[in-house]
Formats: sequence, C-alpha cells, structure tokens
Amino acid sequence: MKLSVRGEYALRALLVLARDYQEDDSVVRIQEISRKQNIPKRFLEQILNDLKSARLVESKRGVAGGYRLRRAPQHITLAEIIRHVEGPLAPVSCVSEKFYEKCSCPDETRCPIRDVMKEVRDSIVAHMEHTSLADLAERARKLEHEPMSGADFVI
Amino acid sequence: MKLSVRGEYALRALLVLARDYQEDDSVVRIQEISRKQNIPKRFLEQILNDLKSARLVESKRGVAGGYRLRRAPQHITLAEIIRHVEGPLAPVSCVSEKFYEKCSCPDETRCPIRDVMKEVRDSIVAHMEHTSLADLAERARKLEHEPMSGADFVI
DNA sequence: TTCAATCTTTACTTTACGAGTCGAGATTGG
DNA sequence: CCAATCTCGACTCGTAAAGTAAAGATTGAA
Repeated sequence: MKLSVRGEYALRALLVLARDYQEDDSVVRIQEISRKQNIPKRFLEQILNDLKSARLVESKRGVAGGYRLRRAPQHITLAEIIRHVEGPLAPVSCVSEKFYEKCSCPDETRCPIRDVMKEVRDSIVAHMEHTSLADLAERARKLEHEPMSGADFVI
Repeated sequence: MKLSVRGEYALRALLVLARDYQEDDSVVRIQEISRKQNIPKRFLEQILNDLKSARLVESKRGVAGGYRLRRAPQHITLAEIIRHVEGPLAPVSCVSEKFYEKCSCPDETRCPIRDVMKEVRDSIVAHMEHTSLADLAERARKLEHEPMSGADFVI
C-alpha cells in the first residue's frame, strides 16, 4: 500500500518547483532541489527526466540551466504525478480506472473484496485529484508561518 | 500504492473461511480454499501459516484437518488482516500509526505532503477498520442473489 | 574561443522482495 | 498402519527499487 521512495522524491522535487514557480522562465538547478530536499542528485536527475517525458516539467540546459514546471501549479494534481511515476492509485488493479487488470478471483463481478476496494480507491482518488501543487505550496507556506503548531499529531 | 498478490490471497482465503464459519470447530481444507479461489496450494500454505501466527486462524492437523477463523468474522477487520500481511496502510511511513518511520524530508513537521498523506491514510484506515469479514461475507451473499446487477461499473 | 556549469542518455550494479516451488517431517482419523 | 492432511525451512527465479557511473551535448560568460 505504499508509495515508493522514487514517488516521494518526485513529489518533493515538484513541490520545490511549485514554490519557486514564476510566470517568466526562471529555472531551478537540480543541485538546489537535491540540497533542499536531501535527494541524491544522480537519482534526482533520472526522476526529473522522467517527469519531463511526462510533460510535467521542462528544462533549460547549459550553465544557467535547470528545471521548471511546464504548467502552473494549480493545474497539476497529485493524482497525475503519482499515476505517472508509480502507476495505479487503486489498491488492487481490478478496481483501477486507468490501469485495470483482471484479477484471478473466481468471479470478479461478485467479489465483495473488489467492492470494498473500489470504495477505498474512490476516496484515495478524490483526495489526490483535488489536491494540486498549488495547494501543497499554500499549505507549506502556512506551516512555515505557524511553526510548531500544537495541532501536530503524535505517533 | 498497491496490495501485493499475497495480501489479496490472504483476504480471499479468509473470506472463504468467513463464509464457512460456524460455532462448532468445523474446518476447511487448504485444498478447498485453493480450488475455490484459484490460489496456488503451496503458496496458500505459507499464507495460512502466517495468518495462524497472527492468531487470525487456527488449524487442525491430520486426515480431517483444515483451517478455521480463530474469532467470529465480525471481529476481524480488513485493517487487521492487511496490517499483518502487508504492513502499513499509510501511503508513506511518516504518517503511519502502527509502522511509523522517519522520512528523509528536511522538516517533517512542516511537510505539506505529509499533511495530505495523513488525510489519505485516515480515509483508507476508516474504510478498512469499519469493514469486517462478516461484512464481506454479507456482501458476497447479496452479490450472489442479485446476479449481474446493472449497477456493475464499466472500466 | 574556451571554459565550466549545467542538463542528457545510456548503461550498469546491487540488494531486496515478491511469488512461487520443493521435500521431508509431524499428526491424526479410519 | 496408512493416507490425507498440516508444518517448516530451504530454495529458485525473475523483477524492480534505489542508486552510481561515464561520456556527451548545450549554453552563458569571461
């Protein structure tokens, strides 16, 4: 049920780009993202390249090069990002919209597990599709301005 | 974000036991579960053994042997099962209640991703904890009595 | 024009885990 | 005693995750 490290890194890298986003074509260097988010630089290169092929980011080469979002942060949802780097959001593929696969159970149409998993998927997707990078950036701003709020939960 | 095949098999095996559950100590053979659910028998052995160590099922050996639930189906939740065979329900461990692990991000208390993921986890957990094996069995019964209902969704 | 900082691309490594399979042993009812 | 069952540990086999590495292509600036 977990996101891979790669997926986490992708989200964190995009968050940096979202917070830095401007209408002009200013870019952020890999190295800076890497430093800010403790992501191995070499690994991050791969991930950003992948995000580029997904048309989520674009890059500028050369000495003043770097990456930037290809669209405004409010138009990039978590669902889109995760679907690209991780695959299905659904807990089992037989309830996935975008990555459906038949499962081995005797009768899919009468499977109560599938039934429940479909509900779970729906609530995951609802969250992920309704949250954009802009929302994340906004939250980040708030969290910074309310340092150590008592609302933080304990494990 | 996906359940492993092993986890799926565990759920399906337990569903069989739940539907067959009786107060007396009647058991179901591995072979029967395997056949009903298309699960490789040898692999299923492993899984049931694991569920036994989790005290979810108990077994009887010998010629009339087999498995049965150790508790009534209404007292076994999906959350409990999945947590045992799969680990955390949370999409990232830094928001997991039962399997918390620190993540590599610069400041966990101000991470907006964590913030959102915590909400996602909460809705996953809500579903999983409120659904018992008895609920599944009940749903299965209904799905059987309404064959090919038009409500089935298309991929 | 040359240099150095950046991205690009491809390939490689290493480790772990998922998904089984196998074989020999221990119980038990008939 | 025997045959059907569970038990337990070891083993395989493939794939994927998480990086590392190296050489090349662009670009801005000195």
